[in-house]
Amino acid sequence: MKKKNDAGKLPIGDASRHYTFFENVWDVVRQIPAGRVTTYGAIAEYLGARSSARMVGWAMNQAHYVQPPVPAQRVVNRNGILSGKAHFSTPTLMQELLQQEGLQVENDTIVDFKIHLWLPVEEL
DNA sequence: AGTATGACTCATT
DNA sequence: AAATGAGCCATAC
Repeated sequence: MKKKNDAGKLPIGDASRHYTFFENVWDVVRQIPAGRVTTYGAIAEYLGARSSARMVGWAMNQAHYVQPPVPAQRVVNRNGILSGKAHFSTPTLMQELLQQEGLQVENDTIVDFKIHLWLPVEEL
């Protein structure tokens, strides 16, 4: 009974239906250690499609609705910029979360980003 | 059902 | 070095 189009605006609370790709993304993100960060491209690459970085972004968009929670603040773009901060409840939340984990953030960019970079393709 | 868009990235200009 | 085009593919309208 999952009509393909039911839900219309399905609050994704039901996300557990068959979002294989998305679930893989969330699974990887949840394994990022606190105080470390990774990129959309790195996740996409680990999942076998580097060029699908945009899909990782979409997955993160839905990450707010899934369980267990996904530490979305640990995913930034390849420059270490907090490109997704606008999607948090407040414009500064993403930065604050990262700072709580011991990272330095200046001008929406992670300081020494490369040093804290965590690559699933290498670590996982 | 077709078009537009996006929390991206890379190559080319 | 900055701007542009292209690939990617699921959602939204």
